[in-house]
Parts: sequence; C-alpha cells; structure tokens
Amino acid sequence: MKTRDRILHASLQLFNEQGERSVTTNHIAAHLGMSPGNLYYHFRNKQQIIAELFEGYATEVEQNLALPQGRALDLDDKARYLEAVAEVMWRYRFLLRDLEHLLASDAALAARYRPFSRKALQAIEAIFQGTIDAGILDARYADASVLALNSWLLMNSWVSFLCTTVLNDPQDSLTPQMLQRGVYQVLAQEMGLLSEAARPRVEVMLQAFYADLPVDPS
Amino acid sequence: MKTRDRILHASLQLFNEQGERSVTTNHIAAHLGMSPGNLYYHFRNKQQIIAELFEGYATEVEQNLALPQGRALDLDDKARYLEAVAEVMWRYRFLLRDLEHLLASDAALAARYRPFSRKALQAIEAIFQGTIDAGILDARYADASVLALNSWLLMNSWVSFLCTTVLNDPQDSLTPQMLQRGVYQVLAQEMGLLSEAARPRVEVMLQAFYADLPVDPS
DNA sequence: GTATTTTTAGAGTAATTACTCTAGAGTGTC
DNA sequence: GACACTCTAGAGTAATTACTCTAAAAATAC
Repeated sequence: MKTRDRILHASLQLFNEQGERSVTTNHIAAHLGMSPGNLYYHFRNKQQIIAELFEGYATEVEQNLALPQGRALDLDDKARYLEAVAEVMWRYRFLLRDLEHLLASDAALAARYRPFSRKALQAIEAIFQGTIDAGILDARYADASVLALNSWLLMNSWVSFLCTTVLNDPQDSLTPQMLQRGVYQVLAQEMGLLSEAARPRVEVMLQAFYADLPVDPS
Repeated sequence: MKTRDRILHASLQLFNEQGERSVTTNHIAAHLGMSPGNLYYHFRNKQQIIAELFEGYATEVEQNLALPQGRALDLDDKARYLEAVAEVMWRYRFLLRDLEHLLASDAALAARYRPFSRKALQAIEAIFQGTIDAGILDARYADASVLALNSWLLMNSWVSFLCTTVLNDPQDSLTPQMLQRGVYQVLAQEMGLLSEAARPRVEVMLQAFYADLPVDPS
C-alpha cells in the first residue's frame, strides 16, 4: 500500500478507536513507524486527512442509498439498504461522533457536509416513497419525508447510543447483534404503517432483526 | 450570584456556544474577568465543572419525565413532556454534542451516565405504556420499549442535526420552530399506531407541531 | 481591633500539539 | 556518473492548555 493510503488507513483506525480529538498527527506517524515530517509531506494538515476520509464516507453512503434500476422496491430491499449504510457508518464512526466539532472548525467541510446530508435524506425519502408506491406501507398514514428524517437520525445516533449507554466498559466491543438491533429500531417505525397485504411477511422479517440489548438490571 | 455559580453558568454558556473542546479554563476565567487561580480554587479541574453541569442536566431531565401522580395520561401530556425535555437538552446541548468524548475521558462520568440514560429510557417507556393503557395507541402494534428507545435517540440527536445539516452558517441561530419540528418528529412516530378513537384529536394536535425546515433548494 | 478563614490575583510551568525546516536517502533517466 | 525528482527522517518551534503556587485582599469571628 502507498504511504499516503497507509496514513489514511491508520488515521481512520485510530480516530475510530480513540476519537479524533485524542489522536494527534504525531500519534498517527508513530503508529506507522514514520516521521511527522513524512506525514506532512503527504498531507498539508490534519484537516486534510479528515476531509479525505469524509469523501470516502460520503461516497460509500451515497452508493448504498441508490434506488435499484428498472424495478420496484421489494420487501427485502430496505433491510439491505439499512445494513449496508449501518456498516459504513460503523466503519467511519469517528465522523458521526465528532461531527459538530469537525464542521465548526472546518468551514469547507461544513459546506461539503450539508448537501451530502440533504442528498442522503432525499435518497432515503425516495426509498420510503418506493415502499409506499409498492403498497407495502399504507399511504394514508406514512409520510416519506418524515420517515426518512427519523431514519437518518436514528442511523446516525445508533452507534453513539451503544457506546454511551449500552457498553459498560470502553474495552467492551460492539457485537453484530447490537448493530442489528439498530436496523430493527429503524424498521420498527413501520409497524403501524404496514398494509394488510404486506404485514405478515414484514413482521416475520422484522423479528429476524430483533436482538435484546445487554442492559444489566441495576 | 456566588462565584462558584457564576463559573458554572459561564461554563455552560461558553460550552454551548463553542463546544467544550474549544473552551479552556483560562477562557472561562477571562470571560468572567477573574484569574485562573480563582477558578481552580472553586473547582479542582475542568472535569469537575462538567460533572456538576451534568448533574443539573440529569436532574432536570428526570424531573421532566416523571409520570403524573394519581391520574392517567391524557392526550396533551406527551407533547408537554417532549417540549420540556427538548428545552433542557437545548440548554445543555454541549453535553449531547461531546458526550462520547466526555465519557471516554472521564470514567466516573461514564459510570454515572449509563444508569441515567437507562432510567430515562424506562421513564419514557412508562409514558408510552401509559398512552397504550389509556387506549390512545393501538396495543396490537405499539411496543412501548421500542418507541421509547427511538424517542430518546431522536431527542438526543435533533439539535445536532439542526446544527450540522439545517443551519447554513454557524452564526445562524436556531428558531423555536426548528425545535418544535423535533417534537413533531417524535410524535409522528405514532401516526400509524393511533386508535380509531384517539386519531382525530391527535392528528390535529400533531399538525400544530409541524414546521417546515429551511432547507434551501440547491 | 486582632486572629482566622475564605477568596482572589497573577505569574509561572510542564506537557502537549500541529506543523516547519533542512538535509539526506532512494529511484529512475540519460 | 550526473542530474532530477520523490520520499523520508528527525530535530525543532511557537502556541496552547490544564493546572500550581504564593501571597495578598476581603470577609468573618471573637
């Protein structure tokens, strides 16, 4: 792997593990056994590293939210969307965690983020509209834009919730079940909105995503 | 006001405005026209200031989530809960914004936060269970614990969403309409879950909370 | 009024951090 | 072998930051 890519890779890993705030450029260089000077040869500054990681994140999210070409949505599509996006968000979780500070201290990134987020919202709205049009959700009560916004918020905050409230110890690591439960929480929004035709099948699918969270009784 | 309280007050204000990360203890002291030594006479360290602010936040949230004594829930109760909690979250927004980092760098605060968050979740669940028992939500589809978790997540992430995606400029300030829309997003979860008896009145109430977000077409 | 305690100022410090600068090593070309 | 270009090391720095220390002022007690 090229030095430049090794820096990006290590930065992402360390940012995710420890938070962007507590990972310095010197840490990144030391982690790679290289000199700070070398790191700064490849990147003008720390912001640039973050900005390039964000581009990777944005690209992957957008790819995973594109509507299928030339066919209507089916029942499993949404779960697939959710799982894919959840995985990307997990892989770039430091961005979600420190987003407000990153945007506040980098106006260019903030200007880049807003249209990204709005575009993602529109894509999710299109997906919901697809399930309404396909007769899966009841058009009388389901509002695609409201559902899209709530879904986006839930997805963006799920990992943070796990880290702050569910995990008892920073050492503990997240399990796939915990991530899956996040997907369940988004899908569960539809419980009251299912058309009679779709309800039986969707309810079965939903149950497959349910997972108890380890909340010790205290 | 006592010096100690002035420090807490100024810290909260500055943390909210600029983020905890970029507000140093020297800034706080300077803002109050006092010496750093004086600040450190009243507080052992920055963590202690944050911890005490958190206590204020936790207390207020818990007070605002207590079930009414000696009567069943009525239709307006939940909106009142939401508005009250949303206001508290707004007033302590730096905590929500930097929560992960604050907990990661202060094990005692993390240990304090988890039971708080779980307790809040249970309180919200009790509120939802109340509306189910009161026949407002349809018991066939409404799951109090799932709804409670989603509501908590939505409330916790709403202000962050406004700051990162809606506001075009850090200078811009949030309007009450924007906060109200957050309440709407939580209430809107119930659209498909309303009992036939409750639906007409709740739908009217819901509309009162709806507000368009200023998302410029770009 | 004096003794005691609480509160405050302000200079200072050790540690950290993002980033710079210079010089040299490696690699390819002719 | 000379030249050019890319890449890397590593020492160094200016600025920042959380926090300490000493001494004096202010409040309180008796």
